[in-house]
Order: sequence, then structure tokens, then C-alpha cells
Amino acid sequence: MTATPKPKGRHHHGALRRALLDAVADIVLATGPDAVSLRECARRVGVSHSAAAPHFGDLRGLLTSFATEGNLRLAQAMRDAVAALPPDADARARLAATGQGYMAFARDNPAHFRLMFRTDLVNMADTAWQQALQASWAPLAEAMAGHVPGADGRALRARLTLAWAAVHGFCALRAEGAGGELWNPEDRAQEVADDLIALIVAACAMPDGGDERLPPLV
Amino acid sequence: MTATPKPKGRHHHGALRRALLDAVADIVLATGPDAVSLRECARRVGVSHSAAAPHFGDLRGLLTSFATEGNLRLAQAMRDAVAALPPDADARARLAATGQGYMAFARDNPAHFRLMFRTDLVNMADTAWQQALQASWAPLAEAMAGHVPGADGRALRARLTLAWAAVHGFCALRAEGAGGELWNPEDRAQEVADDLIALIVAACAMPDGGDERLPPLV
DNA sequence: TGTACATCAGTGAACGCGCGTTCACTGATGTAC
DNA sequence: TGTACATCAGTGAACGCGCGTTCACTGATGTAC
Repeated sequence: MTATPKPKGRHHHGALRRALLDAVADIVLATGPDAVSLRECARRVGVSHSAAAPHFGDLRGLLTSFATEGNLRLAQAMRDAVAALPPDADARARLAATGQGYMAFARDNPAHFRLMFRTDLVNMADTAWQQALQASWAPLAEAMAGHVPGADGRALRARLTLAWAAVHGFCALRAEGAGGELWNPEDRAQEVADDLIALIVAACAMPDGGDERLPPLV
Repeated sequence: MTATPKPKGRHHHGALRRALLDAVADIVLATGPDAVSLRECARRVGVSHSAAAPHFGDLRGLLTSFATEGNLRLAQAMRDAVAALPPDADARARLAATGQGYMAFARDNPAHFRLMFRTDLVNMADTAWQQALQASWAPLAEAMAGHVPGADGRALRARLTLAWAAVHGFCALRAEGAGGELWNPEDRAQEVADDLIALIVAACAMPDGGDERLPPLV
């Protein structure tokens, strides 16, 4: 229950747009992404069911704004983690911090994380959403470029993919409750998260294919 | 349109259960997971809207069966990929093949892949679903144990997490249309997928933290 | 081989529900003079 | 400082829609004799 309800007896809510976005998060956490509706959001905020339309147009508009906010927060979380490093931190530490920022976002914004990758729910033509998506990509690209400055197109693509997919996959599977005893209890999950990032950072620094080149895979 | 419609003029469909599961896949691909309803499935199969209940109970039951089928197919795809290796293939090749089997499943069963991890849509108390989920985990655990036989609990957990999360994250992001030019056009995606698996296999073989140990990350 | 009957599989009308959307409205706020 | 009025923000009734669920039903199939 983080959505701010309308004060009793007041006609104007004052921050309805913000409150409706918070209500989306509440519903996602309480019931799941499919339970989000304009009427349920309005109900949680304590406002008439038709009050949302002027702010977001329709449900897709509301979810698009929610996803946009998620991408902006994600980008900020990664930048914050890098900014919190000591000034003399090296490129390795910056890449690791970027990954940790990604995980921190997923932990602190579980509802955003679960909805923002659902492209079927979003208006992909929305320019604000597109820009936020772009913005969320930049910190990883920068950190990786610093970590493996010599990587060419193909080697760089492989390393960007490894880092992004591994961190995202870990957060996504966790968000859906997967993993079982592999990632439970919570302090084990934290340990795994640290080790995962260390493995990624080290793997990205390897020569192509690692010290032992793989034989052709049939 | 893979769902088999009921023959005209026939009263019995003959394979309604199978056809309804296929209809789920059709709808997921055509519109998205949220568009799946019992009535829409029945409509696509050409059957009365109340015909599905005896087979699956309700929508959640249908989706649970669909997810169960997905996990079984996933396990089979990984086993098939390993079985297709030459008899003298080493543990590295077996781990790589397991990852390739996972990717092949996601490519060949995109609708299953998008729905089977949506725990909010599934009846998690269903024992068939639970068993299929277990079964889908075994091939990776076996392949990794063969690849890094000396790994203890913590090091093994980190490597299982890296392999699973990276391959899953790659497939999940691709399924949602993410990645942009990083993974497009299609032959570039195939190249990235091969490199990703090579990186994972090599990274799992590294000593802890890689050749250069990471400094503490603040 | 043929008939009777039990069982199975799907039908279609009815119900109540929550949804998104529309629209005339009203209360609250801010600005001009 | 006070009054008039325009604009803004939210209301609530009404509508039609697709949904899941129920239930008496009917056509098709299979089995017993």
C-alpha cells in the first residue's frame, strides 16, 4: 500500500498521476501484472474510476508510463552505483558496480522490473518510452567499453550479451520465484549475486573463448 | 494457426485437449499472453465455449498444463542436444550442447517460453507442473557437474547461476524483442549465441574469480 | 449380425461480474479587475 | 481587499463487451448380449 489515497472530503487529489503509478506497483505485487486495470488503480487511490483517463489516456498509456519510469530508474540505479565508487576505482570495479546497480534496481523495484519488459503491454510507439529504453542501455555499454577497450564488434557484442543477459536473467528468474535452494535463503542469494558478477567481469576480460579454446561443437 | 479445428459437422473433436493447448500458443504469438481466455481458445478450435472445462477445469488449469508441457519440452530439447553429440564428446561439449538445446527450445517454442515462467498465471500447487519444473533443471545440473567436477557448493552454485541466467536472460530478452542491433539481423544473433555459450563454458572452467581476482568492490 | 443401452463429448442459453469508455455534471482553484 | 468568472480536476450514471461458470440437453461412441 504505497499509493497515496485521496484525502477524505477533498475534491482534488493533488498528485493523482503519481498515486496511480504507485497503485500499479501495489497491484503487481499483491496479485500480479494481469490484475492491473484502470478501475482497480482508481479504487486503490480512492478516486472515481474515470479520473485516470485525462492523465494517461487508457490502460496501455498508464502501463507505458510505468515502464518508462522503470527504465529511467534502472539507468539511474546503475549510474548511482558507479558514482558511489571511490574516485580511483578501475574499469573492472565500474563494470561490477553497474551490474550491482542493475540488481539493486530489480530488488528495490520488483513491480517495475516485472512489468517493464512486457512489450505486449506497452505502447512501443511512445517516444518517451523509447528514449528511456535507450537510456537504460547506456551505462552497461560505457562500463564495458572501459573494461575491454580493445574489444572489436563481435567480441564486444558477446561480452555485452553475457553481462546483460546473465544479470537480467538472474533478476528475472528470481522475480518469478525460480531457483529454489540454489538462491535461498536470502544471504545465499546475495553470495551468488556477488560471485556471479565476479565471474562475469573476469569472463569478459578473457581472451576469446577463454584460455582453452573450445573445439567446434559438431 | 496450428490448432486443429473441429471437423465440420462432427460432434466429437477427437483431440480437443491437444487442440486447446495449441490454441494457447497461437493466441500468445498473435496477441500476447494476456489475450488467452477459455472462450478465445474454444473459438479458435471451433468448439463451444464451455467445452474446455471438463479437460482443464479453468483457465489457470489450462495454462498450468501449457507450462508443464513447456518444461517437459525444454528438458527434452537439452537432452536431445546432448544425445546428438558424437559418443566421444567431452564434458565441455556436453555443457555447450545443453545450452544450445535451451536456446533451440526457446526458438522453436516461443509461446511456451513466454508463458512457462509466468508463475502468476500457473497453479503452483499442481504436482505435474512441479515435477516438470524439476525435470527441466536436471540436464544443466548434470552437464555442469561433469564440466567442473571439483567445484564445491559455493563455486558450483555460482557457475550454475551464470550458465542458467545468461542463457535464459538472452532468450527472454530476445523473446520480448529487446536487443536491437546488438542481436539483429538474425545471423548476428546466431553468432552472438555461439559466442555466449563459448564464454559461459570457458568462464565456468576458470579458477574462482578468474585469473585476476577482483578487488573488494567497496 | 443386430439391437439396447450406458457412457462419453460437446452444445447453447443464461447468469452475474469487472472492465473501458463516454458525457453531462459539480466542486475547487486561480486570475482579472 | 473583494468580487466575478474561467479553467481545472474529479464525479457518477450509463452503456456495451467479453469473460468464467453453471446446467439441462443432445449427438456420438462403445459395449453387452
